[in-house]
Amino acid sequence: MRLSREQSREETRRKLLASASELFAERGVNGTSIEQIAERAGYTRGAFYGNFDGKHELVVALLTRRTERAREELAEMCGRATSSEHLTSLLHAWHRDHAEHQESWLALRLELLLYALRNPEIRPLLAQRELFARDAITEGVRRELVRRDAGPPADPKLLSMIVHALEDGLLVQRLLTPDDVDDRTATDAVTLLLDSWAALDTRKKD
Amino acid sequence: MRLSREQSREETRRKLLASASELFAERGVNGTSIEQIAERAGYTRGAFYGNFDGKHELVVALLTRRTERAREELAEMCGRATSSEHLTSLLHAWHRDHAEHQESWLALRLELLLYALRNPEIRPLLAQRELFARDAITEGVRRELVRRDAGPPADPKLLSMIVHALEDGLLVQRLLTPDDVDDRTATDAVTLLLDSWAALDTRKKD
DNA sequence: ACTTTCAGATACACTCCTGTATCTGAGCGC
DNA sequence: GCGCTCAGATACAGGAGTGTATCTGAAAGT
Repeated sequence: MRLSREQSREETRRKLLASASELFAERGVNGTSIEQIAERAGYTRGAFYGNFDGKHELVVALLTRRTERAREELAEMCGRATSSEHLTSLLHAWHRDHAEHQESWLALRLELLLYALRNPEIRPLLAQRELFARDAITEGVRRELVRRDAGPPADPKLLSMIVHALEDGLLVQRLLTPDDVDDRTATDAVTLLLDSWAALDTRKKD
Repeated sequence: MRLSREQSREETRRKLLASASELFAERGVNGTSIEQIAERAGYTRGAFYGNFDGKHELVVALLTRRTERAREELAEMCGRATSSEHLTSLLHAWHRDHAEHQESWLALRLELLLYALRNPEIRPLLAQRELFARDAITEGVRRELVRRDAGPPADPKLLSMIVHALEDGLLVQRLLTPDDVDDRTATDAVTLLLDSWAALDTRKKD
């Protein structure tokens, strides 16, 4: 099967981006040369510079694609879920997918975070991804609280941000002390938060 | 005041380490050359190689020093605190100190995390620091729960790990969406967790 | 089928980094 | 004070990465 010219162009960009995310996870953004990226994708440096202005534009493209992908996946999950349990199980499956490649996934996340830390202009791009994740959590939490007859949370954005931060922080702790964190720890901790939040809401209503 | 030879040697290592941690935070471990480290410390590359075998040994030394420092500071705080409030306020002050240089502190932490991610043999060194931090939290939480007449927590290690993970995760969320996280968010979230934990313990006892 | 076009390859000139090998001069013992 | 020692400086050889300028060959258009 032959590819048309513009199909081929898209294909090249796609391969280069895939190769770059692998290498960024393995060796870091700064530790990866353009040559290595091109080589793993099956091209030469010339092809790279024909498709990207340089490493910076590549990172921005990578970030954009990741954000867009997360948006689609999460929105699709929220739409597909028929019940609270279904949605939470979907969200957990999503997390578990990441957990499979755990270390390299965490590595890429940290690399991109550091990149955003040093290039403030692209922070909104990364922040957007967090917001999508939090939104999905908001939806899951909302349904869960309703199921418990606890009513909708008082401040859903804040709660989902906290839940998200907790899950994220646990990934790091798991890397450093794997014995202290297992798959259940995250769900247990989140349940704990929800219990407390529900109680708080009840109290407020009184 | 003249320095003796071995004083001078220690001094040089100290300056190089300080210079390195600044530069690692600014540009990353991979993005910093030995020359830049030596230069900022006021030396040349020759001096660096006289004191360290290479970048790897430098990072290990840096990690060791940081861990040791955290241990001392935290232990000293636990010993000095006279009450639950005192200890929690001390712990918060400690965190606030970091928050002042926030971004560069977070950058260095993430850099070292990534370094440990790619060099598994040094993970225990970084993990040790986390354990010290968690221990301090354990102590604070224990006193707080006692003060509330809630009795000691059922699983203090787990709770402090969760609290620590939450605080850590909030730092990242704060970087990306500063408007959603302020100084109080962390304390509020932790209070929430403690409430819930205390309730859980009470329930277990019934 | 001849030409145009453009994706990707090749080649080059340049900068930066590394690690070692050698030099220098200030502290210290005698 | 004289010479030894060692911290730190200087010099060098080599490797790797960057970005651009130029080349090539296969689609696409007529």
